[in-house]
Amino acid sequence: MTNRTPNRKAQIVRAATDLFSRHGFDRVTIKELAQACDITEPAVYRHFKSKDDIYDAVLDSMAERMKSRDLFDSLTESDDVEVVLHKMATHVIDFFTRNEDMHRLLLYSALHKHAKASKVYEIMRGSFVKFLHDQLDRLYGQKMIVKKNNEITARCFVGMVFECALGRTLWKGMQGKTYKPADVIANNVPIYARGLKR
Amino acid sequence: MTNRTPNRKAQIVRAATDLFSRHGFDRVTIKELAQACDITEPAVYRHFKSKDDIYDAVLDSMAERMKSRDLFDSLTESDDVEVVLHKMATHVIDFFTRNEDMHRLLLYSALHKHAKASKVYEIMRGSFVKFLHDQLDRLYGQKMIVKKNNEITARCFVGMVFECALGRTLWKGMQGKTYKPADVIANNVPIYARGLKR
DNA sequence: GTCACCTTAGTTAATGCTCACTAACTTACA
DNA sequence: TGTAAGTTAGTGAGCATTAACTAAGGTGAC
Repeated sequence: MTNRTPNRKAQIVRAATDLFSRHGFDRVTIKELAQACDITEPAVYRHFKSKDDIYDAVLDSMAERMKSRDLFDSLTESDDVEVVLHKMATHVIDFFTRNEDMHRLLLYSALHKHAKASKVYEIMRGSFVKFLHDQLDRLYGQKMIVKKNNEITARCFVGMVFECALGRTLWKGMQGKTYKPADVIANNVPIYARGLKR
Repeated sequence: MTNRTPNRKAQIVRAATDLFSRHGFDRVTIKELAQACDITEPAVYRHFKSKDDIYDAVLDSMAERMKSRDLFDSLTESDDVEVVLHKMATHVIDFFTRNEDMHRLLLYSALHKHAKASKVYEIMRGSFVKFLHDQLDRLYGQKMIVKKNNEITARCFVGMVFECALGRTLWKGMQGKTYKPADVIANNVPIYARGLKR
């Protein structure tokens, strides 16, 4: 027997996350996954009863990864909508730059209508939308922004930021010139903020 | 032999487009595809030399579908940026509501880094971005909008609209309340337009 | 301490299914 | 009568999963 690794199960989930996000569930074989962990195929089945089971574990682990980075620490409650939008956009893009795989897994799971896709969506986007929605409600209460449907506004803004993050991963190299995220934010957040300010 | 259909090749491409967009290339078998066309598997190979070949043809056919609907007929050149944005958003969402499959195929092809993904991206998004970019340049020339990087602005706005369209297909049922596209547009376009107007 | 024994995590080898693709044959029609 | 477009019946590769076996290490009796 080769070396017995302390947390093999977690190692498999990490390797599967990487492989599934890069090639998609269907194009990753148990053999590849096992090799990435320096074990043989059947050893994988000591820890998971099926390939689908591994997918489940991968999607579950995303919840942990989101939770552990206490999301909204950096998102201070400012009275300036531009500051709120700017912090949120920076935070989201920064997060996805360092966790490209999560965005891809979200798309894969949604396209395949995986049973956990809704949960993943909720974890990854719902929390941002809810946060911004609350902030907009607060700012409206303080008469800082105009009257709008704040849920729609929040969804659209978060959608735009997610799209922008995708530009750096999924659409990379397809869009002609590549702009720095900071420049994109500096260009667009003021437009949106100006449109919202009272 | 069963009935000899006049344009079997086109029929296969249509059926493949439908199946690939709904389940993804890897989860569609030639058998399913053949059945959808009321023929047997080997008959498919009279028209295409491989499954990959069919994928190629599907992606190529998207270009045709975009071209044939002369994209920008409805997009009149207004002097009001709000009108321009409104028409574009309506047009895009309307288009994807009726051609959900194309949006899914774009995502699949990009995720799988298909050789034709860039082309598909260019056809589907690039043309919108370019149009809006030109319009923004024109409006800036007419001193109707403030100074911005119009390419970034165009990309972001199109991204937001595409995201919104995805909400009605990919994220359907994951977002809690479902809003009518018209309501989303009515809420958001004025924000963006107000932020841009001089 | 050490020895029997159980559990856990690994191995090699095989199994059986699915699926893309092919061979060989057939028929409609220009 | 040749060709294009079908058919039925394979074939072989790939892949998830299992069978059978093995070794490492912890535990409790002595």
